[in-house]
Amino acid sequence: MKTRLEYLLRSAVDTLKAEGELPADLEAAVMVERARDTRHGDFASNLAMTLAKAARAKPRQLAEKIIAALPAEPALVKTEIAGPGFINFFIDPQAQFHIVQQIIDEGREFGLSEVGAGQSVLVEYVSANPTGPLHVGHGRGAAYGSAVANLLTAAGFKVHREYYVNDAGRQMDILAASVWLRYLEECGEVLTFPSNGYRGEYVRDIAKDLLKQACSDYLHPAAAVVDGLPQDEPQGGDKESHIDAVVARAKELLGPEAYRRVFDAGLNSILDDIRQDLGEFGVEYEEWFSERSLSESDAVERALDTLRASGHLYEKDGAIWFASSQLGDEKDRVVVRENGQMTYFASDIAYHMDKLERGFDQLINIWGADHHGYIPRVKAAIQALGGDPAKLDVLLVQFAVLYRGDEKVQMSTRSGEFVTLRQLRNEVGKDAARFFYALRKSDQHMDFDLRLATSKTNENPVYYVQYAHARICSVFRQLDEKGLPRDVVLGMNHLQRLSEAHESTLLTSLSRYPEVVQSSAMQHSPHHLVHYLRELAAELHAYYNAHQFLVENAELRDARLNLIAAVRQVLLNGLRLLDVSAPESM
RNA sequence: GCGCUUGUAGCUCAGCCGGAUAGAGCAUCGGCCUUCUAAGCCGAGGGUCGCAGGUUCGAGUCCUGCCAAGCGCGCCA
Repeated sequence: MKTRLEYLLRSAVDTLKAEGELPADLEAAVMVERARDTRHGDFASNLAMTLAKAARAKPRQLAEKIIAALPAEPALVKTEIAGPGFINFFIDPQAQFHIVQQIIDEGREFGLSEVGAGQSVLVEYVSANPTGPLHVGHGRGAAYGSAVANLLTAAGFKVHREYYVNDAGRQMDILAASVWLRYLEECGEVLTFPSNGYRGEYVRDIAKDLLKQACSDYLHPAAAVVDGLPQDEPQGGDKESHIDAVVARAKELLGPEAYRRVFDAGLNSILDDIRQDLGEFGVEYEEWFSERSLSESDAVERALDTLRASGHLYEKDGAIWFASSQLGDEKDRVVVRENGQMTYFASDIAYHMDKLERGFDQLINIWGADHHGYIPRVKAAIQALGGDPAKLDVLLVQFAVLYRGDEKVQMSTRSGEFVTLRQLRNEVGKDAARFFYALRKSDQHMDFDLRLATSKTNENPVYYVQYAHARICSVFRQLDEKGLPRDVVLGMNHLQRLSEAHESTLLTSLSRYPEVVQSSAMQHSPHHLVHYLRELAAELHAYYNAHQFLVENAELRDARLNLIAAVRQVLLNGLRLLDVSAPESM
């Protein structure tokens, strides 16, 4: 109906242009929105006000002309000019009953649309370093990215979900060294664990597995390991140079092949864990893209060659720089260090070149908000590679600040003391966790009170929506238990009996659902869908309390059952987009 | 210091491309179970939309300045 009205208004504008009432070159942005107040009808447009200046007419007079020029539309029973020049539209109540039949007919398809027009979108999300289990911060990115991908799919985009695996680089070397040191400890060697190493218990578990597989292949005496290393921080040294020296020593003593096996043992174990964790959270990917595959192929060199060829690279102080400041970045960035090593950014340039080469219409990266300073240099890289930086949309996710009651919970991957996504799922369940994450706008700070989220009571908003679904299911069970018949067609033929205020409110909300899915998708805002579902659930609960569904009169009963069946369908469809279950009983 | 983001009810947060009387949940107070699940409903109180200007028919929304908070400013990833 909304798009129908927009069409009618555009026709009216065209007619007025043809009649010379409006300048022919006028560009009219036609906007129709839902009226907030029922006294303002069902829909409203501010068209007359926005055109008033260009048309050199008073808004209210222009509104009259627009209305006069509107094509005939049977469902439109009344138009009104209100306030400074709003055009209010009143829709025939009979027209809104149609939505019930449509929802029942379309079932799980209801709400899908083609606004994406088959455009291909790459959604890259989570992409946490495989140096430890996912924590609750990653959980938010996972829930958000997954919901955005689902919404885009529902809106007719072709979505490719991808996880960029940072399986190369210094942090992974530190993990490998950490695993090796724990392995040595398991073999009885006594050494001081580096303060900057990965101290989590999972590192010890990986070491134990390694021990089981290949007894003492990697054993070296502790004295040889620590001999001549620079002091660690607690001993008055620098923790960074200490850990780098430990890594170098590991590579030296183990040799490339054994080192690679230790490295891969850590990588694979953690990656498997992440895969399983995300899978249980309802998060799937089409592709796990390996950073190492970029550096092991010639992709990074190729990317740098491309930049060099277009004159975006230069040498200074022994390093190679990307002149990103010419393309909107604050300063130039190093891509090859003085010591000859590629920076992480060099890999990222190659990664984005790869994305561009794969031909996506749109690239979406979901990042932690602490990486926002990184956006200009990546956009600069895309531009320098000959791509269109506007194709890249970086969506930021603020880390949730964890509380346990009043106490702030500190998080650090290194310390080993943090709340993992798995712990959260075990405590609150997948549904509550996903719903809770989706509840808030993603780029906003979020206080995540574990005590609140772990409560199994009505404090969890997810139960409210799920309960509405379960309640409807329960009504149908009662129908069977009471031995009452149900005639869907009879109900459809008497939908006009749904004349209660609660019923027309529900009908309006049901008809809004496709708009909500579309705008949530286009704005990458799952929280709009969440708020809609809470509203719909609230209206259902109010209806439930105000009216009996299983009434004597079969026409009214079947009409009401059709209505709540439609509500149930929309709740189910909406929850599915969030990957939250819709239980039949609670 | 510079850049990005944020500031809305006691708390946590919505507020779509600038629209009509700024909303929800929690908390507080008062009601509703003999009837389809009370994980629910009905009602009440609660606001200088950080502050000050500006843009215009109209500003919580856009612009400028100030105040406050978070994050970012590596040849780390």
